[in-house]
This record gives sequence, C-alpha cells and structure tokens, in this order.
Amino acid sequence: MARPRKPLLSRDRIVEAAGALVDAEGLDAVSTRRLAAELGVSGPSLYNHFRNKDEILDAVADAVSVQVDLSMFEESDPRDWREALHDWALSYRAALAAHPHIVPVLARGPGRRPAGLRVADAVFGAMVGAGWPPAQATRIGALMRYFITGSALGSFAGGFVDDESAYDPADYPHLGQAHLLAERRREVDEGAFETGLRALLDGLAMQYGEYGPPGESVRRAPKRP
Amino acid sequence: MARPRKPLLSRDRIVEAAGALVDAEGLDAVSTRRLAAELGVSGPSLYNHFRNKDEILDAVADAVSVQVDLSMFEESDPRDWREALHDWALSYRAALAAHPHIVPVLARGPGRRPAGLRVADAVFGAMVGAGWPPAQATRIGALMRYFITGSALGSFAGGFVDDESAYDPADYPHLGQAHLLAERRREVDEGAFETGLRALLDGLAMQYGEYGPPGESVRRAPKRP
DNA sequence: ACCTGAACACCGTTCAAGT
DNA sequence: ACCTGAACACCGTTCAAGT
Repeated sequence: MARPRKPLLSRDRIVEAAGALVDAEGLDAVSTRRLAAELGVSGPSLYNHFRNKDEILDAVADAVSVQVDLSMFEESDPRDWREALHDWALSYRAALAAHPHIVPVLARGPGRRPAGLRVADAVFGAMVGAGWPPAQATRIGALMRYFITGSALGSFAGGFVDDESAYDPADYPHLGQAHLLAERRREVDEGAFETGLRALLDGLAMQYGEYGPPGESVRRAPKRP
Repeated sequence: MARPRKPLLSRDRIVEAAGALVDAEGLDAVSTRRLAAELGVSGPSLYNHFRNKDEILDAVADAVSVQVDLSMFEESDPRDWREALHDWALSYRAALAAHPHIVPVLARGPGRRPAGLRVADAVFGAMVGAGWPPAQATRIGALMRYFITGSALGSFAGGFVDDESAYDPADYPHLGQAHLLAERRREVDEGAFETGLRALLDGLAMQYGEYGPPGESVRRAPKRP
C-alpha cells in the first residue's frame, strides 16, 4: 500500500480513537498496535503524526480540558470569585467524571497542553482580579486542582470492596457498613465532593477577609460572599 | 538450581525491592523481570509469592499506608476532631510525599489492603465519635482523601514547564511568571496544601455547627443538608 | 509525505521440569 | 514448596523500503 494519495490518518482521528479506547477499556488497553488496528493501519503509522505514545495520551487529556467551562471567569463581576470558583469546579469535575480513565494523565499538570494552560490561566487571572495576592491565587489554583483531580481519580466509595467478609469487625470496628458503599457510589462521591467544595469555599472566604477585597483600604469581613 | 533448601524470596523481600525500585525510578520501571533480576532470581519466581504484578504493587502501596500515624484518633478528646483531622492529614501527606510514584496505586482506594482499611476505619470512627452523623463522617473521609491524594499525586508547581517561551502572553495573559513555579515547587505545593487544609477544616467546622455537638437530643435543623 | 513489514529489545504470565 | 528455562502472546519504537 505504501503512501495513499489522501492520508489515512490525522492527529484528530488518532486522538478521537484513542479517547474512545481509553473511555471504553481504560489506559492499559491503549497500545500503539491496538490503536492502529482500530484505525485500520499498522502500528508504526502513528509515528508519522505523534512522536510517541505519551504525546497521544497528552492530546487525549487536553481534549478533556477543552470541555471545562471557563466562561464564569469572564462574565461575572470579579468580586463574585466564590461563585465563579464553585461553578468552575462543578464543570471541571463533570468533564473529568465523564472520562475517568484519563485523569491520571491530566493530574500530572498542564505541561505544554494548551487547554490545560488555558484553565490555569483563567483561574489564576480571575483570583488576582478578585483581589487575591498572586501567591494566594496560585495556591487557590493548586488546591482546587488537588481536590478536583483527587475526587475524579479514584471513587472513594468504589475503592471499597463489595464483600462483607472483607471487613472483620475485630480489625475494623467501624467499617461494618463499608460493603454497602459500592452500591451507593455516585451518591457518596458526589455528596463528598459537594461537602468538600462548600467547606473549601467557606474556608477560603474566611481567609479572603484577611487579605480584603481590592480597592478599599478598610473593610469588614465577608460573611458569605 | 531449582529449589534451594532455604527460600531465596519472601513476600517482604519482594515488596521491599519493589518499593525501592518504585521510589528510585517510578512505576514504569517495575517489570517482573527487572524486579526479579534485582533480587537475583528469574522472573517467574515472583509468582510463587504473589498472584500477579498488581498484587505486588498493592503491597507496596499498603506499606506506605502503614506509615500513616493514626494515634491522634485514639488519644485525643473526641471533640477535638478538627485538630486530629489536621494532624492526620499532615502525617498522611508526609507519607505519600515520601513515595510519590506509588500514589496512583494508593488512590484507587483501600480495596483489601489492611493498612488502607485501618486508615479508613480510624477516620470514620473518630468522626462518628465526634458527633458527626455517619453519612457526614463518610463524606469527610472521602473529601479528605480526595484532597490529600490529589495533592500528592501531581505536584502543582512541577506540572508547569520550566521554559518561559511555553507561555505566550497572547494565549495565556496571566501566566507570565508560570515558568518560575518549577523552581519553587516545594514552597508552592506545601503552601497550597496548608491553605487548602485550613480552608477545608474551617469550612467543616462551620458545617459542624449545623449538626450540633454530640450528646444533645434536640438540635437545630441543618440549613444546607 | 505517509504508509508498510521486519526487526530489536522488551513485557506479564503459564507451565512442565527439576529438587 | 520453590526455583528454573522455554514458550506464548503481547509491548513501544526504529528504520529501510515503497509510492
């Protein structure tokens, strides 16, 4: 066959197929040979479009970052940082939850991934715009990513086995109901995320009072901005 | 050679060597052949002691969980849940930070790993003992794990490339200083963890008020269950 | 430029054979 | 019981050859 007059592959086609494979069968299912077969070509063909397999997975991860809504950072009053952060966190988590198997790649950080950098840029810019000192804005970007990727990386409830005999009361006196977690997985994980997000934002709002909103030299502590 | 009169291997020796390899060169460096070579045996020998490679990595992960201090949950007044949670979080994070490459395995949850289950048992038991309703105690265990493993999984600062030209101001107007993050990695990551942990605990303390301290039979209805 | 098959140096795991 | 080498069905990546 050699070279066809119209290319069989493109970066987009490869990323799409790789993403589908990751979603359907997990990261381990993605081998260059398997992926190439799925695309109807031979393994080495992929190397005409990507330098290596990691670059393909990076592109899959970035395609997920593209799904994260950032509009709340442009549209709203900069002083509504709490609400913007809340909405962004929900959107971010939803994007990751839809593609859980790629989260370990995404959690390595933005690197040179454009969409990952856009997310970081938007959050940092919005926090600085809201009056947070740059060092605090950086920390907020970091701690939000910790919490969001941590929640998307491994289901808490799903991390417990669905087998009552695994929880010997002599060893684990308080885990008598743990075997029930698995079947209430969504509920537990989403509840924990909501509780944690609210706690995080409440706590940050308290700290915001220490730094104060921009443009005023004296201010009251915000109750729940 | 065949079978020696004294076994060459033991589960402990294998786990120790695997852990050292993970720490030194990362998860990808652990192959059964490489690990066996490190132990002076042939690859298949490992299968006399573990069912498969995943079981070996699970054991490495559990050896890290063993390092997590849980004494604060036994010693202190149950009402000091906030301080106990704080100290536990620091100990947990320190254990993970010492072995960052195994965190992805650990983040999958306790499964059947004894030390992982002991951690979950201690936190849940302590929160219930402090007066949190069981459903909230579960959520607290979950959200703390999200935050802690998220912070240990990927360095935030280290996730940005150390190359100024990667941050075109036209694309990322607020990331002009991002290339400096890498060299202040520890400071940034630890600062974010401390800020986030404080926010989380402050926020949880606010929610604790909604449920009320233990030992009272009448409490106010929670505003935001 | 873009695909191919062959090749290299690896994998995880199974299994019969050895003591 | 615990180790071995051989074997199976895979890997990621390189490269010369084809059009």
